[in-house]
Amino acid sequence: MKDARLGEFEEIILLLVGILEDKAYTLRIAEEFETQTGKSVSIGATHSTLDRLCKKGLLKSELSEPTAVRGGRRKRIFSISASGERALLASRDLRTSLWDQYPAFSKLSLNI
Amino acid sequence: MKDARLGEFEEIILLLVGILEDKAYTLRIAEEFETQTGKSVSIGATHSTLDRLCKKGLLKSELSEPTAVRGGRRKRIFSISASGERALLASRDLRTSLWDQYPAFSKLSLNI
DNA sequence: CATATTATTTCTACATTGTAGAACAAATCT
DNA sequence: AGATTTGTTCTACAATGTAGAAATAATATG
Repeated sequence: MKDARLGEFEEIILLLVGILEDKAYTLRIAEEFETQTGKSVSIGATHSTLDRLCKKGLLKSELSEPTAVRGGRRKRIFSISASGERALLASRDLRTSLWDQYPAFSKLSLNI
Repeated sequence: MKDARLGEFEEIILLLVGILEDKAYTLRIAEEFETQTGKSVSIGATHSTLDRLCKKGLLKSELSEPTAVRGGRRKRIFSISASGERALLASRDLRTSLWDQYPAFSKLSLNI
């Protein structure tokens, strides 16, 4: 499997899935995106990204059992696959490495 | 000026410019990208991204004086603008915040 | 000083990601 | 059964990511 690129929005969505755990379904993820970033996003944008992430093998999904809440279709719950976690780690490593080398940032990072 | 989105590749290129300082010109940036990420990239890809970053106002550029080296056209040296630095900081803040909330990562981050 | 050579930029074109909204489906309540 | 609610999936288009060739400008050397 080739090392597919991981876009900016894709990465954030991936992280959001990891954070939401068993609550990670499309609608909730879109909501969480808005609260965490302060920017709005459509369901469609969220869905197609989630979908691509699955096709790349970075995410897996399964349908949940119906809940006790009023109505509603069954949720599709997403979770991070092993290779998704690897991609996230690789991205973090690259970024922290670059930040450390950027003078304007490395100064601020000395507060340990 | 609207808050233009900052793609993944764009962000890395921006950081590379900050790291290379007065050596930040297209060819050198492309080289540095390869050594830092281990992935190859074309000049064209690097150039058009640099160009977009300028148009978004995140980067500025100026032609350098000719050097004492054999031949070659004058270099266009890039540098990060104030709003570029702000964009980078905002991106870093969002990421570190999300990483801290992602259980698989926050465990690993306790080694202070 | 004309020309070969080299370093670097710029142009053109296409693939992949980012983005939105409407249509559709399946639960539960009355 | 029909209305209502929660959620998913489809279709289409804009922005970002990517490559390679062509153009340009500087120096060295015969």
